[in-house]
Amino acid sequence: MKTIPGKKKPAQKANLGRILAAASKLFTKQGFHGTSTRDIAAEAGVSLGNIYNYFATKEEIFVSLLETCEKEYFQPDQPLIKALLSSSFPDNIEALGFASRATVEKFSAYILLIYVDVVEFEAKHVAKLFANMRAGYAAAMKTRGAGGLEKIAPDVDPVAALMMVTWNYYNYFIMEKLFKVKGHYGLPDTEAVKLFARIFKRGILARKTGD
Amino acid sequence: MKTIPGKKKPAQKANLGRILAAASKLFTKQGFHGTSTRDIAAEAGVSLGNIYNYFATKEEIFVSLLETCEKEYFQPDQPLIKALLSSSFPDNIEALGFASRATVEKFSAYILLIYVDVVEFEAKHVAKLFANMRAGYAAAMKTRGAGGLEKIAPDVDPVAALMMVTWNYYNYFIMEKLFKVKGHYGLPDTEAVKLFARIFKRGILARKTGD
DNA sequence: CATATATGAACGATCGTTCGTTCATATAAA
DNA sequence: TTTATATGAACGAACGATCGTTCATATATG
Repeated sequence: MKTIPGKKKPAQKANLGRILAAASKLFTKQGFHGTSTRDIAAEAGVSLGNIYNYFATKEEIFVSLLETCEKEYFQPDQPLIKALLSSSFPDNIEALGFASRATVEKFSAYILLIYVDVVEFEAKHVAKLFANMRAGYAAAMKTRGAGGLEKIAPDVDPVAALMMVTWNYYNYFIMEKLFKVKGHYGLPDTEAVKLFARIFKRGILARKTGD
Repeated sequence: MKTIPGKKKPAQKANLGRILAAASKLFTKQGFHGTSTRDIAAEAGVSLGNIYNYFATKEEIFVSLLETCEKEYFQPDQPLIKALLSSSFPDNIEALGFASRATVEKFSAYILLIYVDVVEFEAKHVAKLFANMRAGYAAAMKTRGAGGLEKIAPDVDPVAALMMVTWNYYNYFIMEKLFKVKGHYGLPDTEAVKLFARIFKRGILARKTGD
């Protein structure tokens, strides 16, 4: 049979999509080893054997999910990437907060799969993701629109500050949305974003006393 | 035969300790469903059947580990609790950083078990832990030595600020020690603690420009 | 026809748990 | 003390269920 390499058969990957969606739903709910191939087949509405027409092993399904998510996650039109690249730090601190919220909501499955990998595979599939984290933020800061650096206090490392802000928001919304600890600061999301931005910009201390 | 109910046979719980230690080591490495009771028995140097003289089910071992850790975690002599209760915010920001590091290192198994619960049990065993988080920090702030509140800017919620600082350090060291992303800010621990404290105290913005 | 795609029974391995048994020790009876 | 009885820790074979994976076969597509 001839298959033009770039061309895909149009209508015959419906089951592949169903299998991936089912695996994502189950892996993020009960983990990898807690999910059986029969669970996946039943959830996908597909026969058990048919899964192995698309994937050689159960782990291959998991890896495929991670790769698909990672690829989409770093697309320049995704909220956090867009916020990092389009606006300039530190003017965009609140924007980073809302972009973090949007990212955690949109990529909740991805983030949970990363946790699954950390817990059940000693992070072996995602280790490379974390390896050069600072370099990634530094690159984003180089690429961004100019005009923020002079607003940053001279004794503050701008890249580290950007990471601190981003991860603070990120972890807050992971706790809110993925660990389902709703309102754990006793504030609505919007107020929390504002509070964090307020503290990041001018600090916790009152102004009259030098620290 | 008569057995006095309150009386216990004296010294025979060495194997119980071995079983718990083995289960902790394996659960934190490969997750709950990825660890078999035979794995635990082998690691503990104990027979398979003997495990069931101490625990009715595998899940009961897991729950027992969580409960033991939780109890110890909240003892007033543990580093983070001690820092929260003995010194006053915001003077103790750096101390909170180092206490967070000590806590993550000392309770690494506990934290990993919490992640296991989130990933494999939908957080059903630890959900109550997170439920009243703000109330716990508010109580700690009430109990602490007095004398810090007037140093906090009037538009900053002190309890939320305390939570923000603590969780920032906490998540930093979880990434460092448990996810094994060493030096992900490109700084040694001590410098990272100082940098975060600097930003938390006086903010990212340079002083001359109002925000 | 030839070729993907789909099915579910079947395989061997491993799972959590149970079972019958052994054995060292503790107490009761002698 | 010696003997009898009771206890429960410890063992590992065994059980039924379920696991990931394979395979023979069927159907649909071209």
